[in-house]
Amino acid sequence: MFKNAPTEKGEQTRTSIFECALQLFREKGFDATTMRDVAAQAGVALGGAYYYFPSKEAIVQAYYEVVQAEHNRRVRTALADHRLDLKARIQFAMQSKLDIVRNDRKLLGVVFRYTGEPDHPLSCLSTGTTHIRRESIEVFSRAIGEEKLPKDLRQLLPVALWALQMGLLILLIYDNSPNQQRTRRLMEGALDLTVRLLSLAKLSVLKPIRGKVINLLRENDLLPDFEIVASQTENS
Amino acid sequence: MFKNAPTEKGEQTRTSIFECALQLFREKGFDATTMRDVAAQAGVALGGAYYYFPSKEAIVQAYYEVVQAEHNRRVRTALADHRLDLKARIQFAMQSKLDIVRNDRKLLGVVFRYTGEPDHPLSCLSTGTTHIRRESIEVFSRAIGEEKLPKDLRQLLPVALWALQMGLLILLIYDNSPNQQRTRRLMEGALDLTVRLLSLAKLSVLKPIRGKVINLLRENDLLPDFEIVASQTENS
DNA sequence: ACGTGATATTGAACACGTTCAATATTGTGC
DNA sequence: GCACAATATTGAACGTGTTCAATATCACGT
Repeated sequence: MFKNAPTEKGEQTRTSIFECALQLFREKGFDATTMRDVAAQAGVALGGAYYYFPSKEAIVQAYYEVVQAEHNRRVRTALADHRLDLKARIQFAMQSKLDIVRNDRKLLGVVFRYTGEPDHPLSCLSTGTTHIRRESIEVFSRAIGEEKLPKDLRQLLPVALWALQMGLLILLIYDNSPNQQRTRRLMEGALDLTVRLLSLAKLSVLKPIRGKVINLLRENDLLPDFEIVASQTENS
Repeated sequence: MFKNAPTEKGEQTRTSIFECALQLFREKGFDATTMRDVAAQAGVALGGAYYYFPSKEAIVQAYYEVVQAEHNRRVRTALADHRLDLKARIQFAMQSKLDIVRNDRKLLGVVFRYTGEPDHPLSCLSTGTTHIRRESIEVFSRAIGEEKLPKDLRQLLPVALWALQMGLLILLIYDNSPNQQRTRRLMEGALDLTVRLLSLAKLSVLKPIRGKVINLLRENDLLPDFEIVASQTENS
């Protein structure tokens, strides 16, 4: 992300630009905030912002990476408690993500802006963002953990939960209910359904259908090709 | 869409701008095409384009409305054949949509650009595009037609198919396989699964789960509040 | 044919994201 | 302390989407 060897002062400037930008994005919205605003607020010249961030959207991308790192951290911490059952673990994973971004609905939408443009480096589905996507899916893999599941479901479930999460994020952006309760309730209901359907899907009668789903997704690169390892919680 | 009383010559200008824009978008992509390019190609001054289209993206919106109208037309025509079974009808509805937009992947992505921004008039989920969304869902309602289904499923299925269609459109944009076979195959597989799961879902054991799904969606305005009427095929 | 209001068209001007050559500041080996 | 490269910062300039006041053209009643 950085150039070769960033100076400490450089880091400070970068941080200042980053935080001023986020503050303005949250206050006025992404489009209503100009790069000149950001630079002025951070006390640098216009060009200075572009020394640290290749584009205005790149600031949002950096924001989302911070979010993802925080999400990892919270879920790892929570999973240290080994008494939680599957539903509780998944629910914590989903809930904590929503908590983290709750006050950033004004800028979160930008994350989805280039979804339909494969060549754009910031498309949330393109190769330019694979590392974030992998991290994001791995969080759910860890939440599932050692839960006893057929192999195909073990592969399917994290991606399904990631997709559900993306949907919930969009819903959250549209949700004007106080404290975004609506999205939270939908999440709880959706997860409740998920675990119910999971019990159903585990039945061996449905194995061929599961196989069909997996094949279909794999043929279309909709299953991640990177290793999914439910790595142990690391020491902090 | 138009002002008060458009002249015939005005209509011609509008059409010229529209078609030149689409041609350029298809050739060079949406972002690489400037409004000056479009105006020049259409033989009008820069401001002229803005007399007919409020923004660059509005041209894509107009394009999508044309697509939707053509989709309506094709499905209505096909449904005149009353020998098709449910799967064939749904498959035609889905397939024809993909056919229509097949060569427009370079500009289709713009339709999704403001998905995460509720206040943007062109967000494909906002109130500014409700009329297109309704038309789009109604196509599937018509395809389902008089098929014997529990009431809740009858309400659910068109929206689910609409959502599937949106997903397939995104996949299509990313699909570089010759003739976009990959997306077509995924569509066939997905619809095959859909009708299988539909048979499952019809079982009365699952009625409470269906109820939960409906409630969840309705509480979140994820079911259309407009009337869904599987209107008869009109005479042409 | 003429006048008048509606429709259509123009192109200069503006604000914005982005680029880049020029300059300043800092770190490092001596 | 000094030279010199690496890092940091500046601000003017460019291309772009969009706006708007000015002007041209058209439709139509009289």
